[in-house]
Amino acid sequence: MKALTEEYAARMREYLQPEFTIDEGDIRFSIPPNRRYGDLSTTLPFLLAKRTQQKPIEIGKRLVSLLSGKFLPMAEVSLAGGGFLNFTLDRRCFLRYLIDNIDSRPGARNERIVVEHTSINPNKSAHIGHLRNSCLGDTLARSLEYLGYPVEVQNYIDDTGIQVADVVWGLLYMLKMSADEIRGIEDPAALLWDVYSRVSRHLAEDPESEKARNRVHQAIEERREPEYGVADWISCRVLEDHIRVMASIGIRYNLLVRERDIIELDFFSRAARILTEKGILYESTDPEKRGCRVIRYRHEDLEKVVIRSNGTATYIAKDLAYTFWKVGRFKEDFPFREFSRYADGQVILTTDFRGGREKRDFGPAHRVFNVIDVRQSYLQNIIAQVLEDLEPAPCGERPFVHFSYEMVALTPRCVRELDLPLSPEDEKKPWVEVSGRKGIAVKAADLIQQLTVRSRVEVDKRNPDLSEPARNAIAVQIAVGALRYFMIKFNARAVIAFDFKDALAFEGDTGPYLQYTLVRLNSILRKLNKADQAVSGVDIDPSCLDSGESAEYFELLLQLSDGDNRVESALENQDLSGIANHAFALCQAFNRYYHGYPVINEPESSLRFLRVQLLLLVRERLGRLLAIMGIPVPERM
RNA sequence: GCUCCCGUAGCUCAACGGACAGAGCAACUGACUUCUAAUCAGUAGGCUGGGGGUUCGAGUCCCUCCGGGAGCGCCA
Repeated sequence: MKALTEEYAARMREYLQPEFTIDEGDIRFSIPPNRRYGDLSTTLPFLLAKRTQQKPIEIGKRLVSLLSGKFLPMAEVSLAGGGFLNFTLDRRCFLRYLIDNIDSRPGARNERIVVEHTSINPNKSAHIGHLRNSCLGDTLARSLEYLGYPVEVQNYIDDTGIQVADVVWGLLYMLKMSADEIRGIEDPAALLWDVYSRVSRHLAEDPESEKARNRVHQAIEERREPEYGVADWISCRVLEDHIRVMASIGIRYNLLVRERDIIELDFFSRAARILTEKGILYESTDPEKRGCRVIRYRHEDLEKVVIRSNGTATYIAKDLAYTFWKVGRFKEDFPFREFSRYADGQVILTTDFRGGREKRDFGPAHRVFNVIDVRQSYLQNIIAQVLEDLEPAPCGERPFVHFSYEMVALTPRCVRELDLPLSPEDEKKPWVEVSGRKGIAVKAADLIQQLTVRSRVEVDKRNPDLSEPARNAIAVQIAVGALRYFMIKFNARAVIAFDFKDALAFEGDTGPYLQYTLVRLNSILRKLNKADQAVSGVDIDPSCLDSGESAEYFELLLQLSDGDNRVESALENQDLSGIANHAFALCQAFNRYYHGYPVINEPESSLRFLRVQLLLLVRERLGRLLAIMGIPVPERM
């Protein structure tokens, strides 16, 4: 459909150009709310009316007379609603067009894209807040891949930060464990979940232990034992846990970038040199920032300290260095090595300063997407500004995108259900922010487990004949579908106030609803004769449909043909919920149709044939949407 | 104080500045001897937080007020 509307826009410009000035982006098509207005609509008459100071209806009439008959036999133009220019598609031509192009996908592009997501501090288990990040990031990466871009997914590992130091201090000095004992811990991520919140409370109350923690932090940075070895062991084990949990819901990484390596290779000094040369990084004249090197953030007219008066770098420094490396501003590259492999053999690379021979098979990025929650906007905006200053982008195309989303919070009821402490001031709030530090969160693995158990109950009810492993496999797929759909169905700018009631639902606007739709559809196609599916050489004539069915049939065709547009605009708007909403609407329309019109049991072969064509089209387009969202499709459910 | 985001049905959310504001949940009424009822059909539910403006057209843009959230450190 996108190819079709682009062609129509180009031809309209050609036909109208002698009389009107029309720019490239002026003609945009949408599907009108009601079929009596036509099938594709543009508001061009309104636009031209504004420019020429004429009445929309008059301009519209002129356009119709210029375009009338020019798009036959596929479409005819008309005017409605005071100035909408509408195209009515010929049912037969449109169906043929869709069937002939059923396999066509967006073409390959050259622009390399790096998507950074997940980036969890490797000092405790992942929680629901992290799941939102990873589900959005993974769906973003899949969308970009679908649209033809080469994509590399990076996961940033802050293995030398204060958060890792917190738990290292906790294990070595609060719990007084030896390095060997620590290496014997069976499930470090889960154990550290509690250790981390205990340490946080302890440090808040006792300034002396905070100093001790700072000494641990320094020891890690200077690679002294036992702190460094313990920190390294912990961050690797916890990272492995995160990777395992994410893999269980279909989320993968190509490259792990470790902060340790950025520090070891001194990438920040290189970045600082470039920034100083360009005058972006400079010494502040503000008496309060005497001796500090700063970057001016113009939007709020602030100076952000990047290098402290004592010469050390602040938090934003490593982000700048990392970003510079992503877009290829350094001659030097990281050494890489294999970190691990997924079950099917796909390699996860990691940076490693100690050297390694691996060369990574991906060049510097043309565009960078950082999937980071909205609370980091301030720093991310500064980085975006710096990159723009270094290399002004051609209009509109930003090389650096902060793919921002709101946090996940818990409803007070949910906090009580989890038996977590709730302070009096939190009690009054509409929601409570999740916090690994405070231990107020739902662990990702626990949520996945709960979803699996619940879906298993439903699977068992419906499929008593299947083996236990088969039922379990289906339950897992449904749990993944429910979770991933839940995480992207909301507008990225909205806070998700998490509640088990909504998250554990399998009916209505949920992932399992989409899965169920496709499962049933596949089941029909499996049971059909091969002859019913053949297309080539057969005349397709939808005129045998009665008017009620015809209306629903073409409603579905229009809807399913709009998928690629929806994926593209989801990226433009930086809001992936549009993909979920579109898939849901398509399923609703299909289920309604399915209920009213039999396929296998339809005795009239021409009718049966047309309905099968619709199933094939829906399967193809809906299948793509589910793949983009990472929602698996079970054989049965 | 400054910057950004949000306010739509009882609840959770949709609606590139476009045609009559739509779904899901909850409630109520129906449809399984049927291609899978994790489904479908129907009923009920709205001054899109208030007030101004811009426009052929505003839930959407601008101003203002009210209510909620986040960010603004020589922390990370």
